[in-house]
Amino acid sequence: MTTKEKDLKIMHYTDSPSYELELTSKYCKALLIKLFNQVCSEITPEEFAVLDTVSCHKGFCQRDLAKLILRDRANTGRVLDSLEKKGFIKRSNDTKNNRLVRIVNITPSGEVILKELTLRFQPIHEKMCKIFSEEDLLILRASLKKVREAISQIVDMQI
Amino acid sequence: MTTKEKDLKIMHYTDSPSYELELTSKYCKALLIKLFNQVCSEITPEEFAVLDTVSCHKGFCQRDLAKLILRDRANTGRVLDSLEKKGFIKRSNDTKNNRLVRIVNITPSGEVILKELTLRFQPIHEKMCKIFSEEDLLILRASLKKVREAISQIVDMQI
DNA sequence: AAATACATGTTGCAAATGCAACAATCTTAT
DNA sequence: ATAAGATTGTTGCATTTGCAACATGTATTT
Repeated sequence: MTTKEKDLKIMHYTDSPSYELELTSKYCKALLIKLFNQVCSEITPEEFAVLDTVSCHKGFCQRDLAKLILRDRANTGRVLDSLEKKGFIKRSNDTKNNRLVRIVNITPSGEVILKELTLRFQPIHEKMCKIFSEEDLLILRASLKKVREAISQIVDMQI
Repeated sequence: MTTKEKDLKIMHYTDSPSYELELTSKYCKALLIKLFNQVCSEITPEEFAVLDTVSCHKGFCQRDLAKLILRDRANTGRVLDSLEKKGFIKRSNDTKNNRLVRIVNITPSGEVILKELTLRFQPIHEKMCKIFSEEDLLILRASLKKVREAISQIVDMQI
């Protein structure tokens, strides 16, 4: 009975969890951009996310970083170019599996700006988590992870 | 004790729910694009989402649609240009609050392609929902809505 | 009534992003 | 051993997107 009702229901894409996710993500991005504009920082929000990723994954090559941030190699390289030019990361040639790679590491001045920005955003960040109960937050994160894993099995992110 | 530990924890942006949301949204987008490539459709994924929005909100003007899809007026107008050129929507001049506006409606051929694509995506869509328990799905949607509402109070989406 | 402010939509320009093609290097196959 | 294929990174080009400026028409203020 209930299943029949569910099957009969015409499903609009814009009512789907996927699309809700996309909309919600846009809100998050808008918030991040606003925060950055207020702080008037030396790096863009995208560079900030990449810098944070680099600091969490020392010694990764560009392609592995690209997989983490879900951008293609070209784009990843360009963001790293900018970060290197600003002195927040350094790249060095190395070999991985007998392949030439450029490994990326954060510099001291990169650590400084990352920590400064992270501390600035900490309050909003905590505020954001506090709108959920501890339990709901766990469920939210687990659900997002489930979505990513489910999609991974359908489409392989060609990076 | 536990609260102290939480407060002391350095919070990486890339560990935040916001960033997880962004990543997950990218997966969803990749899936949508893959589905569209397989079907080799006449419209793009973005146009599909806009067409669905138009079909759910009859007689809206462009700016109100822009608010729904979270794009600026310029971009919204361009997507509608394309959809109109393809015959899937029609625009007509009208007045709202004594203001000249262009109201947008879906055409019969727009209904046809929307229904066809929706039916094609129905299976994946259901599969997607089935990875959650009914309860977790409700919590997920409620949480996403909470995020949007919380951000709305901090940053006003200038559209 | 004239001027200022506001709302809606369009155009131009710049930045971001992805895709395809390429270079260089290594591995595998015939 | 030579050819084909795979991996990593870069460059060029096209598309998408947003922001600022503009055009048009309305509301408000002085």
